[in-house]
Amino acid sequence: MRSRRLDYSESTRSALVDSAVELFTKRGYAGTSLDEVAKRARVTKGALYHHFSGKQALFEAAFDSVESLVYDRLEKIMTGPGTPWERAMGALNAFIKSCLDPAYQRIAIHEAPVVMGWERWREAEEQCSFGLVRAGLQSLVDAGEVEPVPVDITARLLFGALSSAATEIASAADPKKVGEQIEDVIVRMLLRLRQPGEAGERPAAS
Amino acid sequence: MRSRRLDYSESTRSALVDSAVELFTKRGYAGTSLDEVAKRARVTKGALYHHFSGKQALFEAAFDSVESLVYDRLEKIMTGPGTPWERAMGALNAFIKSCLDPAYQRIAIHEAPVVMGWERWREAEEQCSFGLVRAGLQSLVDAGEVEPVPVDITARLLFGALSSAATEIASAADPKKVGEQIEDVIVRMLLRLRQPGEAGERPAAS
DNA sequence: CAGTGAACATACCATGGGTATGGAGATCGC
DNA sequence: GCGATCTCCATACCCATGGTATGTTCACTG
Repeated sequence: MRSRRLDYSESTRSALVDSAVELFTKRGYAGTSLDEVAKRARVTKGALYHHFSGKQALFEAAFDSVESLVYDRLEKIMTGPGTPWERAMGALNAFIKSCLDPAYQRIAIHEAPVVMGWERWREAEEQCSFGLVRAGLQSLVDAGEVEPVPVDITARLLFGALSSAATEIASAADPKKVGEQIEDVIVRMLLRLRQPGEAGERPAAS
Repeated sequence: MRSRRLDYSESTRSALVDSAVELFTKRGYAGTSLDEVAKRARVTKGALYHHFSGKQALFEAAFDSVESLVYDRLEKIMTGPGTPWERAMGALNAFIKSCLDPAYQRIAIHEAPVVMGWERWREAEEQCSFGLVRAGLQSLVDAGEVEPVPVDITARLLFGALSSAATEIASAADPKKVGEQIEDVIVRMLLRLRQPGEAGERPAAS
């Protein structure tokens, strides 16, 4: 029998996380005070420090919260029906859509590397959305859908491009349209990789 | 006749900026105290607040400082000799090398969007390194070197990819090698754009 | 039903960004 | 050349905020 007290505790914690997500999204990490987070969750700082070791830990909880939403969505598509190519395109589309969420954008993409430190952010991302981008690309290579590019590097470039594009989309006058344009450019890039066409020897570049 | 006093003032200011660049690079924006910046420049906070309106303004000065270094380097290459393609490749190479500078990376790429706000950062970048990336791509399109891609979008994606790659490079065990790999992938991407090959109709992607 | 510990609240401290004021010395008008 | 003025900077202080230390309530246990 689950204790009633535990329910309350859990509820308080999630209220704090929700409050944190909201405020971090609106005012950023530095611009958000813990008193404010607690107040919005209708508790005091004491409760906050009971559940989290500090502001950083609270931020990481908020990070996990928004990241898991995106992850679940992408993971469902990536393990769903269809060819690797279809799944990859579906996931790409879903990811771009996810980037329209201000919370994901500000917390997971922009502030997380600064607040959590790049090293830690990278670790976390490795098992989240970046991990899926990487896995998707890998599966395309494995299936022979695209050229055998160096997956690690290309995935990093792709993720960086998408992350950057995310903000572009969200701050555009017509997010939907820009989102489609970006998706289009990415797809065309991938399509080129898909059709080798024997590009020949590349000249020395440096 | 330039006043001696002005010389001193200018010197103090640049000492503060240098100190700020150093500390922001090492400990980040939030982890750097103004007293420390002032101390390292052998003045007090009073001097700092005389030259800058606040911590943000100091950061922007530091941003300008590191950004202008990269800009000058790239600008020289972009307006130098060679074909558009050669210039673009040279600039690409130089940009990746610039990204190895920890100061440029942490201040201009990572923290600036958070500290200055994305909107302002974008504005500043428009006239700095991003502007050059964009111009370079534009010139390639104009010269018919690459396919007529939507320059705005593609430049944004490219810049995002490069920025992201920057950190990857700098934190790699062998930065030089990873840098070359990244450059290679990018060049191959561009080369594909260079050789149209009539990719045919793309299937519906969404 | 006393005792224990989780789940908070309250009061307090310390750091650091920002401000108000003061002063020294260069520069300018006369 | 001399007081007035202004730039340039130092000192002292304010206060918001992250963090801590302690108190208090209350559900659960033996």
